[in-house]
Amino acid sequence: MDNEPLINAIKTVVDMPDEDLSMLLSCVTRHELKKGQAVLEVGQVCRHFYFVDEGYLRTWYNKDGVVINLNFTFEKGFTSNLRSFKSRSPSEYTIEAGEKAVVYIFDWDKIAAQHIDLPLVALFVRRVAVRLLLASEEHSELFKIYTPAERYHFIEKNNPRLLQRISLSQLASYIGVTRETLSRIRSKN
Amino acid sequence: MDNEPLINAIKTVVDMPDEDLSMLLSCVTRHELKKGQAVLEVGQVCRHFYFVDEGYLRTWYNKDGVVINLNFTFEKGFTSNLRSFKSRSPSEYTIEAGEKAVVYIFDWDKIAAQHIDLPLVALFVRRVAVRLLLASEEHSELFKIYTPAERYHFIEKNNPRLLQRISLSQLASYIGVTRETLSRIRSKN
DNA sequence: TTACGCCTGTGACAATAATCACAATCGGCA
DNA sequence: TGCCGATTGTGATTATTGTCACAGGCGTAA
Repeated sequence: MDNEPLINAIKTVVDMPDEDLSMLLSCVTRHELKKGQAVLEVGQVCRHFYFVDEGYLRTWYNKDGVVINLNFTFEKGFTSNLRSFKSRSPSEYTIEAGEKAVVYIFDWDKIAAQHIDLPLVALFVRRVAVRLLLASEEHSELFKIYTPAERYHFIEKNNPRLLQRISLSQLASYIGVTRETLSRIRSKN
Repeated sequence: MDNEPLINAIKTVVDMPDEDLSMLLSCVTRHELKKGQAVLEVGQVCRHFYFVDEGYLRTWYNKDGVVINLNFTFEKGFTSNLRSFKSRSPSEYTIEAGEKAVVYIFDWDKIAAQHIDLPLVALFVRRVAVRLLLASEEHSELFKIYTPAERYHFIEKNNPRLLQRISLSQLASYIGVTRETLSRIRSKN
């Protein structure tokens, strides 16, 4: 496997020597996804985590027939469903490509079975997990602390990529409002 | 130190032999708290995690003069501010006794310095951290997915202890509504 | 017992967001 | 170029929640 972005991202989390790196990479596979193609479906137990090389992954939830977006992961980002993985319970979320995408899939069980004795690999996996949880917590504090308009402006300021890449309709449920309300928030500068 | 609930709680997380346990317990201190007494103040960097033996701990922050409750931790529960700890940044939250309480305080840095070579102690600490993050994520998803009334009924079903121990006024901000709205939700069965 | 503080319930009204309906715009693609 | 479907903007109306005000209940302490 020869992928600079992936290797750079791993080394940013834990700067490991090539021997450890190649062991880790033996548990990773590359996948090209079409828009809408899922890496994790509702009802499956999550056994992987995902690195986005191109495109983006969208985590969403179906509430009474209405799609609610919980997360968007862009290039150089990791994502997963940690709760499903940790508790070995069926995922309530789907994780799928929001557009044509290239992702690397890390096999968590395979890493645990084969390389958990490698301290740097184990550290890498733990750090990714903690980062995912802290990121999820951060997004949720938007909801606890801010009003819908404040949430939009927070994202405008702190995560403008979202506004450039995600359609208003998709963004609305991520912010926790209807698309009409988001349109009106936006029209008021 | 002789405290059954604490030892049982530790062993429920990781069933370790007495040697490891006593090393871990050397980094724990017992504290009796009055109602309102804090274990972590806004602006401090969090260096501990907390086990509740009696009473409960309340995590809250001040938004424009209004108190917003983020968490209640009852007997046999652990809590902390992981973000502050992980990033060594000042806590935005206060963690204090919601009523007269007895808590055990784990010194995270001391454990890391003295006992991180003990695999079971290290495992214990990591598991507690992951559990705290998963619990926090779970509460967050209440906000992302449910309406205020649905949140109340979710708690009614999944965490009725909260309704028994926490006053309506305190619970309201935890659910993300005013106390008047919560009172009306409750009056509609 | 009474007085006081704290908590809860509720009415009236204002503010905010959802819902429904439809028009306008945009971007592929024949 | 012009069509078509998807997306966005916007008005009218309804539903929900917040804000303000005040009454009543409950426990504690003088």
